[in-house]
Amino acid sequence: MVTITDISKACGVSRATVSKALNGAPDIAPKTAERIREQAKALGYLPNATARALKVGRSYNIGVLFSDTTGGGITHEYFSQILESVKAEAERLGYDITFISKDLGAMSMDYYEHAKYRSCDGVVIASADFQDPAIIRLATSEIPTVTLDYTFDSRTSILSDNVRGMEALVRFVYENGHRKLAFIHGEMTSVTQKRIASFRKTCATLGITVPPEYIRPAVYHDPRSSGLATRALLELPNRPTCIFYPDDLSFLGGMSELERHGVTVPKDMSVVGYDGIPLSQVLRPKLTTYRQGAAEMGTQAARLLVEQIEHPDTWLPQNIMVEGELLPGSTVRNIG
Amino acid sequence: MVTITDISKACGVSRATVSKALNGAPDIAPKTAERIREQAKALGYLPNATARALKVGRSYNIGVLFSDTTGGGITHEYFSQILESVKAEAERLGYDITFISKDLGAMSMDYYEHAKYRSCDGVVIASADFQDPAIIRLATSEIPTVTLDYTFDSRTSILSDNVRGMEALVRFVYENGHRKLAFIHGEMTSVTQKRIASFRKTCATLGITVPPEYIRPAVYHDPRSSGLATRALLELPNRPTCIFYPDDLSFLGGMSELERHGVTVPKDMSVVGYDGIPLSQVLRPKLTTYRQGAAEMGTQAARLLVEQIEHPDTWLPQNIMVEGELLPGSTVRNIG
DNA sequence: TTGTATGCGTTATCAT
DNA sequence: ATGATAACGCATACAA
Repeated sequence: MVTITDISKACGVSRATVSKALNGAPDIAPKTAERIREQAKALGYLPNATARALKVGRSYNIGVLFSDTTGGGITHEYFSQILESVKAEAERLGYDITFISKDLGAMSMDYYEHAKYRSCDGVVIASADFQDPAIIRLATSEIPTVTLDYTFDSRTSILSDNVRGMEALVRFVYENGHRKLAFIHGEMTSVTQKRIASFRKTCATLGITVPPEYIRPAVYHDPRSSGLATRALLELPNRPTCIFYPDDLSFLGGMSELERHGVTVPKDMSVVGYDGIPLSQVLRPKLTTYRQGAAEMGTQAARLLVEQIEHPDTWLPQNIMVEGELLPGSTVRNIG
Repeated sequence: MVTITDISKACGVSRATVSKALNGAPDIAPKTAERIREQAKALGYLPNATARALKVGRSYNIGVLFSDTTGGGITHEYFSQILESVKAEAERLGYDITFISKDLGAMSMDYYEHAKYRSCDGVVIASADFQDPAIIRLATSEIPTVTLDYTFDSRTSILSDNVRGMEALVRFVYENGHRKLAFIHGEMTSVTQKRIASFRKTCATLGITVPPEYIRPAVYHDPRSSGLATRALLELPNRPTCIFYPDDLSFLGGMSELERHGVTVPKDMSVVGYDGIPLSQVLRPKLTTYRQGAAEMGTQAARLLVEQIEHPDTWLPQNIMVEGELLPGSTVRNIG
């Protein structure tokens, strides 16, 4: 490994001079700086991020937290889109990304400890159980954080507009003549609560009554559980005309169940998903759904986190709402 | 931040003693060690991975490389499964994961330089263009690496069994009476070459003639291009009875095109995919495909990399083949 | 404009 | 069994 010491020897200057020259300090003679840079390149010098981090107290490394307890693992396309955009933006800004987890090898650490252990300058909490004390500890610590789809008090967050997303879907379905709307929802997270509330409120506004048996629990990203919920809905004496699924993938579970009962989409039953992942638009029939701006959420999360890291003194927590868009698809039949 | 110095003061011992006690050195009095550990916990001490790395020359950090040029990005479910299992196994073994990329912020680094810059103990090259000089530089450097689905000379690799996978699919289709098999393949990577060769060879073995126009190029993970290829096949005077798609997702593009032509799967046309991602099994009709052992591949990659890192002297490069399994699905009709 | 000295937190060597 | 000291590679305050 070639270090600044090697360069200093090769150039006949001190290590301090080399360090300054390489970092573009203003008090180095241009000729000297040039000579040093040339030597550095010639010798194949690479800065050592570890040593630098130890010295300056900044690692230029940000943690990303995906606890896959609630179907929020990396394999969920919504989250992998977020991960990809967080990564891209962080790298653009000169930061690397490290996963934060519990229990690294033999040591038992919680998330906060892991982030400290790796000297992360900040952490993006992308998917987590926000009731978990370990998450709360991290999110309320002195480490800069940005949470996605959840806001801790006086903390920065990036929020998908679940309320408007659900409202847009309900209105779209309503405009297509539907009055009997059923909603299969995921686990009871705050996101789920917002969606249910918005579903209920929009229905009420539009004068639609939602019988309790039209609201059914399932599990995000789990086609099987949505299939079961679908079956329950089909067995109702008074069937809905449209089913809302927790997410795009779960819709596939419902689809199978509908087929099994001889129910065709959208002829006999209309359906909508949620997320608007690319998959939803290559399915046939093309799914009616609401696209969450996953890529933009990731980009913003990285951007705001870095801003917070680099300007901690003037930082004001922000809660940014990222809008999505309705993807009309063709799984909602006009029964007006 | 509480350091070993703080502990040493609190305990009235030297920093060296604290370090030894915390690392379970044998030459510390049990009572002293106990006292030190208690103080460490009481003070909320956390080891500093950065300082440790600088001192011992090991970062306990491994790089993961996904260059998404060939549709191998993280959002591809096959790769996200690999990423997830690499991550899980690495963490189990006490290693963190950092993404390796080109061009971090203002600095322009290639992959090798990035890995050195972060002092990665090793790198898993999960998805890349293996002709890229930057990839070759990394993979042939002194840094321990494990590549997936490609073998560099005298290097460790984890390989999905593309030859047998393709053979299994062809035989399955053959046994269902098909003799006119078309193959839409992805970009010309070494994986693709293996699949094409195996497709051709198995067909030859079975006495099937494959006209040149039955082999069509497309792009991995891109339903649109597979749709176009499908259309070309449908316009042939002598249509195939079964179409092989580059991957499971691409099949969806073909499906749309088939529908548009009034061709029903599997009644009028049989199809098979490749990958066997979870999605393929929740689609209706359930896709006939070959499941690559993505999770096992990731686990093995992490395991072998760590072994190589920790026992560099006794290390022998290995090329491990991970078997998959045929998922029969229901998109191949028996026309025997 | 350049160099000297110091320390970031840790571990390893060698005394004691 | 414990401690003093040096070193990992780098950046910075301050001296020259």
